[in-house]
Amino acid sequence: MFLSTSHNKIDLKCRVSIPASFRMNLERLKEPLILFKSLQFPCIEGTTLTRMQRYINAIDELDALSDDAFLLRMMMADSFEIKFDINGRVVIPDILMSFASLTNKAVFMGIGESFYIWSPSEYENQYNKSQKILNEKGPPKLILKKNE
Amino acid sequence: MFLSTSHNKIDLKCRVSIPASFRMNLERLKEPLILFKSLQFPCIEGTTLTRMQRYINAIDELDALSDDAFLLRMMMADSFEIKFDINGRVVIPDILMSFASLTNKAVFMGIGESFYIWSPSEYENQYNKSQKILNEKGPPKLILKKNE
DNA sequence: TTGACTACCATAAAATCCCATGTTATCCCA
DNA sequence: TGGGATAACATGGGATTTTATGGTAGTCAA
Repeated sequence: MFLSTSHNKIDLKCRVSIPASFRMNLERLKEPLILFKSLQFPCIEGTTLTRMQRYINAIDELDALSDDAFLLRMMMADSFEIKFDINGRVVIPDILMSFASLTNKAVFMGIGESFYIWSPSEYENQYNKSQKILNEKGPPKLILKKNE
Repeated sequence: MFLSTSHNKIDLKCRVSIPASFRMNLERLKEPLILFKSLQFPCIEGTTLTRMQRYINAIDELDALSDDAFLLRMMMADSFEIKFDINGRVVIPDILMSFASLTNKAVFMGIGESFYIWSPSEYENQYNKSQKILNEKGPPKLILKKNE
């Protein structure tokens, strides 16, 4: 599971350390890391290859001419399998750097099955937005299921 | 798995480098590369021989005398098994060059089981189209599903 | 013999690997 | 519980390898 938030530096080669806990999660699962453009936010989403594989398999199940299939294909095109260097760093592809408006700092935000990489300013925007919703509408109703 | 997008140059001999990650995918699978006319778009589709076989089998499922079967056979007739040179380049057949309106640049777009080769301007069209659909209709429903 | 195709060589640019270092977190014992 | 020792982590920089791409020589067929 990807949990917690941390701020890391992006160097001139677009390298950034993935938080150790995220790396350990991937190692434990023996999963390669995939980075891709979030479909909902101006940020990068990180997840496992297996999870990405499920999207790919789903394409064949859909009507090949449908909008959904089209969007999923475009999503694959903006996905990258990422390798770690010996110190646990990755290089963020240019396409993703500019999509998420990243320059020299990245905010890593674990959200369970995957994680987001935000630019600090966008992260702040989203954070403020969430606080505002919380103040106006109160906490969301949650129904917790037991683990099977 | 074919993922990510990259822009490569096509030289005067119609040679072009296949992105290294795509080549490695083919090598890992020990699969030859097949290039053919996309059935949906004005672009070239690249895939493995095994997957091409599945397309062909699908044609056999259709009414052999139908217009659909006829069209599919005509498209499949312009399929080529492609060899790499020592540097990972291929020669794009003339028929495919003109079908996809390729001149001196190619955009390689990985979509999981296969990949597309676009002319830069057509690629841009498709990308813009996808952004428009995304804005109007939101992300594909599938994305919102939880892993089991 | 010419033209097209193929195989191979050369090179610049880019990506990757790995060592070094300061900083933070963790451990362990007094 | 405090504080020093130790390990883990984040980050900088340089060496090395890979990649993309231009070019040339050899081969085969018309």
